Amino acid sequence: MYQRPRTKVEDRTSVLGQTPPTRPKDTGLSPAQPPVQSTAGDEAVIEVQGVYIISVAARILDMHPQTLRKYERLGLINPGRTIGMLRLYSAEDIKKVRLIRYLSDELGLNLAGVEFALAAFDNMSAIKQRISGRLEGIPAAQKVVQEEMDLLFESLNLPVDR
Amino acid sequence: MYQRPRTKVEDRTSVLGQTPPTRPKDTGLSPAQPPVQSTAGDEAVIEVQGVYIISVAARILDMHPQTLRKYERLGLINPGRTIGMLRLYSAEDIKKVRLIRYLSDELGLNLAGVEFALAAFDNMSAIKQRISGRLEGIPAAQKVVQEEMDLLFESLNLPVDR
DNA sequence: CTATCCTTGACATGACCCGCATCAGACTTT
DNA sequence: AAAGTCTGATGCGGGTCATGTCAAGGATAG
Repeated sequence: MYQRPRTKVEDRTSVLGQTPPTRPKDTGLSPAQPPVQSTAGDEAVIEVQGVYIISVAARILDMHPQTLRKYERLGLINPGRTIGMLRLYSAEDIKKVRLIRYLSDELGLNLAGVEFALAAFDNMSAIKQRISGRLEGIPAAQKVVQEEMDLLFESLNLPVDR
Repeated sequence: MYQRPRTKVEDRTSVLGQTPPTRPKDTGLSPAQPPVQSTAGDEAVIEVQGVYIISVAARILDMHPQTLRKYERLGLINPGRTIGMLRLYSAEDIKKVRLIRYLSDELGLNLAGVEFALAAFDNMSAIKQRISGRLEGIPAAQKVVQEEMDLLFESLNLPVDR
């Protein structure tokens, strides 16, 4: 419905897209386990297992490092740090960024909207947990809530996971 | 956090703000019951009871008619119509516009975000109802869900109602 | 040690978003 | 008939966002 800028699409897709198999100098701080490319594609969904420094995370996500830093500044993500304050992106972090990008690019939300949506998801997850806990003794009711809440999450048009 | 334009604040507040008690020619299609001004203030929260044509609704809300039409075009609101296709805004519609304005102005969401949030509210309300229905025979569980869902709505920082 | 990459903070740019405004011609309401 | 609304289009000002750049300093790899 709403489509955002995506300035210089050429650049963005070329960063990780067309370049030949020989990964362009992957110098910086090699991750514990290297990423494993799965199915081919534009940004080629990459199975992330390790922990990555910002430049590597940016390449995996095909996004600009500045963008990741901005997301962090706004409190949207919270990557870990080395002793030297270098950002370390886990698989969870990468997934969350993909969610953010989905909300932003596909649904057209601005970052305030993303913040709101993320908070809503968290609250919904938390409430689901709380209800489940309080319904400990009533498995039938627990099941109902489980089913309906899952339905609710689905209704929000979320991609794969969280 | 995020603050939006608010261009020409002068104009906006003056439309309904400072003008003396003598309402400036309220010509158009007087509502069944005239609105009742309650507490004074910038846009003076008005108790809306009738059904209003767009110019009156816009004055009540202190917003431009074009803005209301745009909201409708985007599917955010759905005012009724006269036989002659004139828009008719009910109290519900007015309330919904206030919600939209809150999400937009106070929380900084763009219209795509507002659309998402509104859909989320609807889905949450629906799921709450569905759960309640399926838990008909288990009042204890019903109570738990009721409480927690209400908590969820509160956690979204919504203003008064809906 | 040195080259390379990272850190923070600031500022600029291009494209888009959004509320508001305006114009036109046709229709509705009073 | 006058005033107001309808639809659709177009334009403006100021905000948003991803990106890019600069600076000075620290961390890291080889």
